[in-house]
Amino acid sequence: MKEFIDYILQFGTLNQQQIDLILKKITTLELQKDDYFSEAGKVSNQVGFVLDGIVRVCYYNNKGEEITKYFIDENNLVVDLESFETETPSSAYVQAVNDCKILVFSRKDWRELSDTIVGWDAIVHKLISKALRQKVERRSPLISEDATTRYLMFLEIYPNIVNRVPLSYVASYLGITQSSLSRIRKNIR
Amino acid sequence: MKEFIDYILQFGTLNQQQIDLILKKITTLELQKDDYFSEAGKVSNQVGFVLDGIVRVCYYNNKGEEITKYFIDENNLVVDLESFETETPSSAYVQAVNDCKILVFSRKDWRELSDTIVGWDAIVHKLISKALRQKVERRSPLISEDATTRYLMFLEIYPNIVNRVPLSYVASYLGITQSSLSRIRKNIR
DNA sequence: TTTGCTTTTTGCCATTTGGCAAATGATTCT
DNA sequence: AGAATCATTTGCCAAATGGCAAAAAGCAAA
Repeated sequence: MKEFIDYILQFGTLNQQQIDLILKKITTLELQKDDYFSEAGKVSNQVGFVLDGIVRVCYYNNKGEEITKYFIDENNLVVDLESFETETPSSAYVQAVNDCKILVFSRKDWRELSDTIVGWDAIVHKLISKALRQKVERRSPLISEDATTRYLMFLEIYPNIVNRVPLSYVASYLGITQSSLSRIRKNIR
Repeated sequence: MKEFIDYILQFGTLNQQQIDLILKKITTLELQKDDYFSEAGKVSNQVGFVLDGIVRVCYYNNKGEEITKYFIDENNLVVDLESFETETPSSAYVQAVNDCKILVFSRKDWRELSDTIVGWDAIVHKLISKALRQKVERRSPLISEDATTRYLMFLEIYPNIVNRVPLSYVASYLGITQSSLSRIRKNIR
């Protein structure tokens, strides 16, 4: 649990009593490879924090192709924000890429923290804002580059992921075919 | 100014006294075509709201190509969020695409609203969170599509923009060359 | 080790997109 | 109107990427 507290404390200060309040709310969730953390069509009712493993967010486009929107690895928040905040059904799947251990807060507990910890909302705002900005910053630059550059950028952005996820997921993240990615990797060495 | 108040009220409730407090802080900024609202290398100290005109956020990649990250048209917030929140120099230019009229809050005034209006922070959180999610949702799907589809998606996302901005800006937004975009447009009709 | 299953690589060719330069069109200024 | 400037379109060819299917490699269970 320490990882999560360290993570939170990056964004603000909490005393021990407040930390204990948070720890009391935490439950642990173990997902097997390919299990879903949340699913398209369902309202996402949890905020998670990846302790171990890699999760991806993906969806299907109108040609039925599966697209990976992004990856989330250890010590990062996993939450389908729009669905969680607006309590509307999501359009994406959040899926364990390998076996995962995830800390979880229910919506009820998350709200109670907001009501009981002064400054919690401010921390959450910073944390959410940063996470969302990061998504934009990671995704946007890809579009103006060719496939090889995109792959190299991916390696920089997610240095610990490439060897732990199937090639096809990376390809769909980069918007290229699996075959093209395979050829690109051959040419890089 | 009504536009801005309406915009804010989508995200929470305010009484007349609070609204007056906000209105008192507003100043108006007129930008000529091509003027910058904020610049790379400088700390962004303003939150804006576009009353009239179109603004774009752009940057230069390592090949010196100018890339349009996104467009902002009427009745939307314009803020270089990371720079504004963390008071660090920005890496992007925010530029008027045509003559613009923009409502502006200084950082100081923005903070004072946070200190004086109960619930202001909650409203701002919702508003920022939605704006950021929108950026992700608009950008991400483009990457897995071919250029023609990207252009069609652009038309849906920004229906009021295509005829008001140079072709080259749209092309750089879509990650294709101006010539390709020109050919694509020819083929669509 | 063998078998079966999944993932990755490769070959072949079609399609898409880029690069460059010239032509055309539009706009502004004089 | 004419000139200058800027934006857009087009032609030509090269390079990048996709589609499809088969081969190869990796992996796990028997």
